[in-house]
Amino acid sequence: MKYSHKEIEARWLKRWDDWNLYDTQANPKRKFYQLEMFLYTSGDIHIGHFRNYIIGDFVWRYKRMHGYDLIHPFGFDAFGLPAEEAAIKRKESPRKWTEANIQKATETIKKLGISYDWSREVRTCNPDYYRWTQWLFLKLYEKDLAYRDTGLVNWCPSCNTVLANEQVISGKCWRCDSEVEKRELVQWYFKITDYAQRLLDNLDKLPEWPEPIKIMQRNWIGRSEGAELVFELEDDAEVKLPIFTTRPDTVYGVTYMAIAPEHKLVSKLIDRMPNKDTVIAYRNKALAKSEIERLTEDREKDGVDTGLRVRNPFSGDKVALWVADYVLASYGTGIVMAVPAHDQRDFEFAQKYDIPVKVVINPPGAELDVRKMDEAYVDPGVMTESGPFDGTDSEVGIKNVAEYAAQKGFGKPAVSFRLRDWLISRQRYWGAPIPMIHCPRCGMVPVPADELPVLLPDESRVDFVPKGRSPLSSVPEFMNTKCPKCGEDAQRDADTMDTFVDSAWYHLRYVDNKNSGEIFRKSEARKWLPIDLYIGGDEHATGHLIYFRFITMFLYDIGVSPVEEPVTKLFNHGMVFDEAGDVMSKSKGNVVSPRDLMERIGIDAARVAMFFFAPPDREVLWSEENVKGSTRFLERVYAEGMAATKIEAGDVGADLQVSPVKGRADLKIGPYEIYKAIHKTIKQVSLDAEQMSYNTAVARMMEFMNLYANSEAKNSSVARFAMERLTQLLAPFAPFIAEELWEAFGHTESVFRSSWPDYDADAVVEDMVTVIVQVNGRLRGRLEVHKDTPGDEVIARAKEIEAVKGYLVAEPKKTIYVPDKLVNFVI
RNA sequence: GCCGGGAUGGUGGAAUUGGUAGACACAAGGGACUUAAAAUCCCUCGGGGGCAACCCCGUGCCGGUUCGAGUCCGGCUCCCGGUACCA
Repeated sequence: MKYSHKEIEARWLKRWDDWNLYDTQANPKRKFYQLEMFLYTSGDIHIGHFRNYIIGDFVWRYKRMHGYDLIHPFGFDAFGLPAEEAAIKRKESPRKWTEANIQKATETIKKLGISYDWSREVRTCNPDYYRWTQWLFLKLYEKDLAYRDTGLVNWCPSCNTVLANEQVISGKCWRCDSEVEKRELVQWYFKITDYAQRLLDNLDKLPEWPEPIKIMQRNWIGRSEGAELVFELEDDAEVKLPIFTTRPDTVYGVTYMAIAPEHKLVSKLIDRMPNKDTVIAYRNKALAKSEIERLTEDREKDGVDTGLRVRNPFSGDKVALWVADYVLASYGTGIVMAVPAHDQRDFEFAQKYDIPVKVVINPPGAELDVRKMDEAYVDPGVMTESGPFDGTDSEVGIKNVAEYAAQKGFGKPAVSFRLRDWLISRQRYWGAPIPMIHCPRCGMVPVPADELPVLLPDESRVDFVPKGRSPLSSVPEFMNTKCPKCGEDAQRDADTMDTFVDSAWYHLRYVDNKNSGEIFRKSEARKWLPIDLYIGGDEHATGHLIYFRFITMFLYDIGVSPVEEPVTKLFNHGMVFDEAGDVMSKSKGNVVSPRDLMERIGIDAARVAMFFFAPPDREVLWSEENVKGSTRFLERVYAEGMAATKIEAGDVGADLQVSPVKGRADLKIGPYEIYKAIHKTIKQVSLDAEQMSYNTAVARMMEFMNLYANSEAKNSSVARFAMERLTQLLAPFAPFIAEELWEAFGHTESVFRSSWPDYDADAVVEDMVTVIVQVNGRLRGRLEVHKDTPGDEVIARAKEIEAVKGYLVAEPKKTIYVPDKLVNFVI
């Protein structure tokens, strides 16, 4: 019998709404915070979102049937470039465009019947939300964790705008493909590096996060241990050149120093450089160099000698100071001590410019000959030519040299991180304005908290076409204000914040989303945090998921958040591809929209198919052909289920009495077999659901239906019992059909208010087991025996198997026996 | 380069702690029903040999450990993702 999915869907959407099924309990007894990453508003949802949301929806329904009180909110990451793109290209209003998209997406998600409590919704572009994003900024500023600095930013000369790092794709602009340049601009940063150590250490306290994500975060944070050593200018000991190195043991091998072209010290010392002109020329060239050139794989390193000389505080050696663009200004101190003998990059550089190479580490039991080296020796060894450290093991030397430097006052052990401070300024309109005021007299003054939000000016006043500065700067009524300190004329900050700031705290706003007096009540947050399960794609491993941990940690430190870490368990779903394994994209025309699916095959079938196709953490190839299997299965469940509802509920036990309990003689599937099968199915589906192994859970239910369809006991009380239980097992997978059946079974409340079924432990025990019989590990036969048959008896019977006999010419050397599983004769 | 993840029939994928490889499903082939088609139902379905009972080979490649390896260990190949001079 076919069911009309449209009819059923409409009925239950309404019913759930009437029943307020997805409302959040005010005072949870057993709380569960289920969260999927919210939607970055750029259009309607696609099939990838569908997959994400139904996994979360499954968990909600499954946990609900286990008696949990859940919070399951949804919202929109609604600021950002797409809205502004639409404004530029099609002259649309960013706000109206965004709202139209939100409306469309909301409609789709609601039609899908995902278990969201919509009363908790947040939209990051609304003033009642971004007011608190601005408040967060002020708090960070107050704690010296927000600062303004000059920095080199990505600049697209064709679009005339600043680009975020993720908008630079291998050195080119993501939209127009022109080569991105670096420009020096004053920008706002969040000092996430202050939290680097904690962000790293806490990863060990997150056992339920996927290991690959933790590894990615560890690499991203990139902690290195070593030393900071201070070199000095030869003719002016007042000029210090601090360097960071992980190999202080090689300090006696320094034969030159190198500094990043954009380093401040280069400008400072420029007039004292004997080779001033070449340095200026080199620096200009380096700065103009596009990202793409700098990224080129085997680009030969280059640089110029400044003519200045630097004194090595350890050896007293005087070495040249070079400017070289292989030195990064943003890592360590922006200056390196170069040890060509023991660092490959320095080695290559030294070869090119005929700089001496000095060996200070010898391999154990050998001696390096500089003339014969064709690459640096980077492994540990024995220190040599190293003054007081001669003969020291280099790995011990690392520590000793750093400590020695500390004693002498020209260095100390140090730790460096790869993680950079978070650049949050965007020269864009569609974002939360940075709540700062620039006063000619008082300098930078924060907007008083009670004057928040700093509202975006009406868009009719704004020219969105990028000119390299924020569109806000051309709106006088936004820019002109009074200084909160002195009351005189002042200017607002024209930049807006990176959208990652908006999404770094939304999970906390959900718990108290309508609060106009504070960011959220801690008492509410305490009820729900941390998030028990957070589901999203792994593309956020080193972006959102780090910012989100950082901000939660910060809010915890200032006593606002009740938790230090936002998420207990993280789950990354795989991507959705088309049948050929290609990414779905509009240009390929292979996109499958959820609306399309609900129209054509129905939500339940689409869900079951998605769950069935692949484990949720793996990529999935969406195939319309394969959906058939899921549709057939559901139609079968519906037909058999509806038939079973017509059976009068009776005594299941009585049914079993009359059935042939050990009736393996007649192979028909009677009430007893059905009874055992449904309990086995309950057990397996429960186990699979716990492990999020949804594909096998569906297979288990299909298996049950195959058995049931061939049963001759479809009119028994057991049949009714079994189909009723199956309805519950199916509910988190196919909620609409499950509700329809559940009601037909005579229930007046939602199936999601019923308890997940338990299984009868006795029923799932097999009384007959198959023991496999092997000779030398090769399968030679099978035995059907009663469970717990003594070993001797099984072995004796195994020896009698015809196929086995042939091999057992003599007494076996050894007999392996695994109870109820296998016998292996070793001959 | 470095760091992750993966490779199992024609296809998507199953296989507790090492213990019957290929569950479940799709496609394909055959059959039933039908005037016909769709739908549904039944059978076959890794490769090779045999009338058959059975036998041989088979989880990317090579080797090892083990009574027994898709699973563990060592060495490769290819594909996908992250990262990119991090001193």
